[in-house]
Amino acid sequence: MAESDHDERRRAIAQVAIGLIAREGLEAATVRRIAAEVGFSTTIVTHYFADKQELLLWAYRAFDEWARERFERAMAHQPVDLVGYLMSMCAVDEVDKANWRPLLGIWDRALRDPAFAAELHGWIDTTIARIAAIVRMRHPQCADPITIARRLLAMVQGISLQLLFDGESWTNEAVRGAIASEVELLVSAR
Amino acid sequence: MAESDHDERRRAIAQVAIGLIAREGLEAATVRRIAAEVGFSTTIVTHYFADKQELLLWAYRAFDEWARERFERAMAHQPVDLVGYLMSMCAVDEVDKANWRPLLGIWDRALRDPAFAAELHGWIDTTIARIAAIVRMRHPQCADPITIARRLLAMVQGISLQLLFDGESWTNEAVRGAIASEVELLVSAR
Amino acid sequence: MAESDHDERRRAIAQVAIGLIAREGLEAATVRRIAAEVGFSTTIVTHYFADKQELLLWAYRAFDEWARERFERAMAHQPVDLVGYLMSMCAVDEVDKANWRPLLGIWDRALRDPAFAAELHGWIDTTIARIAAIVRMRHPQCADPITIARRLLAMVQGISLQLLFDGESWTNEAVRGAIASEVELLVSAR
Amino acid sequence: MAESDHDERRRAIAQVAIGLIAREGLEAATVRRIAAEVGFSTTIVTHYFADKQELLLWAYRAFDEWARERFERAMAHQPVDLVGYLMSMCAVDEVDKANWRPLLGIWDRALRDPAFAAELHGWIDTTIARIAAIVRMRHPQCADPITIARRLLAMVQGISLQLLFDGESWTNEAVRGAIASEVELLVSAR
DNA sequence: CATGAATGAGGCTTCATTCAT
DNA sequence: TATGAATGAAGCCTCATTCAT
Repeated sequence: MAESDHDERRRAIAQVAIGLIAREGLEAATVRRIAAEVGFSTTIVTHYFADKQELLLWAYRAFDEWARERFERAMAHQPVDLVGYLMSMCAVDEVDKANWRPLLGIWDRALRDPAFAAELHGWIDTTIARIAAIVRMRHPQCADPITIARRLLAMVQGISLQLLFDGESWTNEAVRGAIASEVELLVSAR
Repeated sequence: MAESDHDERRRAIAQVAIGLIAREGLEAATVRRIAAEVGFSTTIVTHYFADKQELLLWAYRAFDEWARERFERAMAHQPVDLVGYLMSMCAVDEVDKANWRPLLGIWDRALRDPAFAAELHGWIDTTIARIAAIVRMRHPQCADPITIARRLLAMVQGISLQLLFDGESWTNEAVRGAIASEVELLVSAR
Repeated sequence: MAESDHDERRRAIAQVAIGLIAREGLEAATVRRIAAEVGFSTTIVTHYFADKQELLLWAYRAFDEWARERFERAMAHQPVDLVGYLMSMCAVDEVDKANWRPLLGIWDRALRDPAFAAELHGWIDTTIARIAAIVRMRHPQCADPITIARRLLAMVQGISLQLLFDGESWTNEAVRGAIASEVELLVSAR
Repeated sequence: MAESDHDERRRAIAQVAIGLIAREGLEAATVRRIAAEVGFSTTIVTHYFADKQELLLWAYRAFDEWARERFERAMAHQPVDLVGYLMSMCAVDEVDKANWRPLLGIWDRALRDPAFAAELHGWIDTTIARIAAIVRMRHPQCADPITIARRLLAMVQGISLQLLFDGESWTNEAVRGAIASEVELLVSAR
């Protein structure tokens, strides 16, 4: 399909963009740099994307994709492991950090750009729903899995933020311990 | 003193910058815009700051200042209220949000700019030390106040991040409840 | 060829630059002025040259080109006329002056800028080699044509310098007489 | 005298300027840099000089001063040594080079700036008169000492130019030999 | 599908100068 | 005599984008 070729290309370009953002920040991700890394002319961007904004949205969606894969992998694991899933979301190793790093700039943009805000809200809702689904599955007695999930996500975000700035601030064991105790606290008697 | 006039002016300009960043983002905080808001010519910025970077560092330090004042206010309160202090750090109301909002862009920059990274590390260390000081004061039995403080800060950051994106995601009561239970969990038997 | 169009354009812009330098000096040759004289937007310069430095190097090379043509013309003349060639290098008429005039600023720059220094060294070496070639051809008995050539070039430069500052300081006959006697002195018994 | 203090100060500032020009070129000699090296505020320049132009003229006159001293030293030498004097004018050692180096930029400026052109013409006339005076003294039989002096000056300038660009291009002996043979040629039978 | 040419706006910084003190 | 504050103009460069090919 021509259609899918088009999308394929878009995804490839977006992937280059996200890598660039991760390495050098949102402001380094100029049309020129992206085009240069893809190996094409700058006009390629205008050709495949209406806008730089659209390109960045595609780039951002790569993060969603990564999150989705991670969730599916967690669900495939038997028995489903809530703590393990939450840990896999944190910026514990270099690969994870590379996925978190571009987010700060995009989140900052989302504070003012409605299109990015919508995208971000979607991601938050989906992520919470995923965590809640696992909570419901493993701890059916829980009264309010959504609220629990929101709090667990906050913890994941808070820890990841610190890990981004200082990779030594949390050991893997510390992260796991914190998440485990948090899960226990939340799913137990309320 | 000429000296303090100089610094006074610098602070004023930095304040304008931080407001601009909060409202329109780091990339909107151009020298031109800042100068325009201050009501002077562009060159005024070069007059008072060696660099745009220096200006932004001054702007960032305004956040430190705000944090310091908040801490002192908390310490003045008797008895010192750990949960209250942590809550006061969250982006719960509009004023707090205005203080958090410029941070995302600056944090993003800190991921690549050593000067900002240093500033950020300093802030994190100081903040953790402050929280730990209160923990030590109120719960002398705690084995490792620093680790506890780090985890509490992660929670504050995680919650604030969500509040920035969606002010409705956490009610004040939800924030207070979460923090209170977290504190209780951490300071109790370990 | 797209390639040659590119170079063609570069040469055209460089030519405009060299004219501007000749008329108003190196410091008047700003990107803005050059672009204005070319009749295009400022960005055209960045489009065709990586740098202003690169543009100036192209401009300087126009002088090389002019020197080369002059040499070839001299060699085409039969019998090859050393004194005539040296005279053609001097800033005797308005056209020659226009070619010498931009050089002072560029030479000054060459005192500190390695790229220009390299260019200048190349020009000196080539010019000396050319003069030496004629010396060798016309006066095979000469022991050290290179040294002779270097001294003849010094004379050409010294005279041209004075002519630039005061067009009346040397009549054409005076220049010719000086060069002729110098040549005779140098090629005769040693 | 207040007057002479004023002039003293002017000379001091001009000296700093000339040093800066020698080291980093005419365009580096900004009011700011000069003031910084003098150790005063920038407004000092406006205070002691009507203009930056006036400052540069004072700076240029330092070269005249150097030339005058050199000439007087030569005249004090007995018997007066024409070849020695001409050699002392060339950029043979580092000190001499430091005196020649700022000239290129100023000469370039003289091509377009009448005030500098006048200054330069004055210097050329004076220099030629000085050389001619020695020629007349040592070789009274010479028909046209002025023309001879002009040609000798051209040689000095040409050689110095080459020495500025490439300190290895002429050994001291080569310079002396060239000047000596030139003098002999010019003062002998005509 | 892909390009190079060209643009207008704007980025930060530096300049020489003036003014009030 | 000397200063710091402030300016307007201009410096080079980079941006995202459009257009004709």
